[in-house]
Amino acid sequence: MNNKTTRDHIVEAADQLFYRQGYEHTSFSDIADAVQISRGNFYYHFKSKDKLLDAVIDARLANTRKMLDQWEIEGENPEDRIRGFIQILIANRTHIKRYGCPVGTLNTELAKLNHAAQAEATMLFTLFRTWLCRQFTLLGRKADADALAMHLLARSQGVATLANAFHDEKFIKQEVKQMCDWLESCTESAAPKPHRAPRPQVY
Amino acid sequence: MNNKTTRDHIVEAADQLFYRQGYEHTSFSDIADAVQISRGNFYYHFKSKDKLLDAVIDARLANTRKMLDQWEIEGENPEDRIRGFIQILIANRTHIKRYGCPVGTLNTELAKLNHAAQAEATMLFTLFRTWLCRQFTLLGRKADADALAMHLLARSQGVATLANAFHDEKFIKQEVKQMCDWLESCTESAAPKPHRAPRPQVY
DNA sequence: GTCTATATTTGGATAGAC
DNA sequence: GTCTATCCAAATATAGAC
Repeated sequence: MNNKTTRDHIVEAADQLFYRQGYEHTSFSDIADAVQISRGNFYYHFKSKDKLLDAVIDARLANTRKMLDQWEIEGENPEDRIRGFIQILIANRTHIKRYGCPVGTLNTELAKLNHAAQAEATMLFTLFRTWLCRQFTLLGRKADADALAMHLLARSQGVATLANAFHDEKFIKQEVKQMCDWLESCTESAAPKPHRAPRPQVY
Repeated sequence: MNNKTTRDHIVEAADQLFYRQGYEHTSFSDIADAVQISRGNFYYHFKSKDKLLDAVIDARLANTRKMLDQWEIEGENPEDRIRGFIQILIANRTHIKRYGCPVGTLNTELAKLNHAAQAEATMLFTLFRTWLCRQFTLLGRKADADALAMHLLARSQGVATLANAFHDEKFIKQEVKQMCDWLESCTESAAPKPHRAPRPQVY
């Protein structure tokens, strides 16, 4: 089960490097060094750098789907699940501070390159969008579920961008707190939860 | 007054191209073509591509300072001024949809490149941050003015990133509306304005 | 499947004529 | 100040041996 092929290793290394250095800034040499293979061997597995990018995005899509499915199982209720989504900003704060959000930064870069894989990369966002949309629907916000999903996605992206620019982890925690408060207010307006003491709103 | 030097033209063209294509993806040939000069001439004005980037960032800083100073004069009160800031998302929506936010995307790219000009680029954010901070202070939110400024910056960045990824202008308008509502709620908690009818909160 | 060349292109940068 | 010509390094990609 753990016998990864060379191809898998290449995709894994490329995934990491594309995240940390950006797609264009990462050369085959960089990847070859990381995987400990020769540059030449490379082309046996991938016809071009573009094809490698496709493979990396496909891998990310698969991993994301798996993760969201898992969250669906683990989360007690939609509110907990959405809170789990918000919390990844905390869990990944060190990486986010240094490299930003892997989804957002890839999309941003591919947009500038006007790259053919743009649509595929946007699918990464779409996975989160539809997943969040479903959670908000379950929360009783069927009418504006997609708008709420996009709103939350945008907040997360903004936090990642600024945390990265200012190299500020504390800002992440600050905003995550507010996003959780916001989430509660979403729930309350749809279905009041008298058992939970109301928190003071900062804003 | 309108006799721009070749150097000015280079900086201007580079500014545009760096925004639309990204810094690394823009070659001297691209810029030379845009300005209609030879690649060789280039080096009379700038020793290296890095120096050119410095010049572009300096120009952006100067333009931003000028713009913020102007907003300070034109805006009737701090709330109007902040609203003006929010509205640039609308005014620039077409460009944002296609290329994202010029400040955010530059910072994101330079972080990946681990480029020496990172700090300079972050200053672009800092200009907005301190300006917004001052406005919120004037609004009577001295204690959390900086947090409010960062919050608003983050929201703007998130909107730009998603509008770019999904090529969606409508989302910008949607979120701008909410940010304006949020701004009102900031004001009201500090100094109630009975003359303004309270709007229904979407969330 | 993996390696060692090597071809080809591009892009940043320099030299020197005008 | 601007040009042409050229150098050099890096990066994608190929060919062919093992």
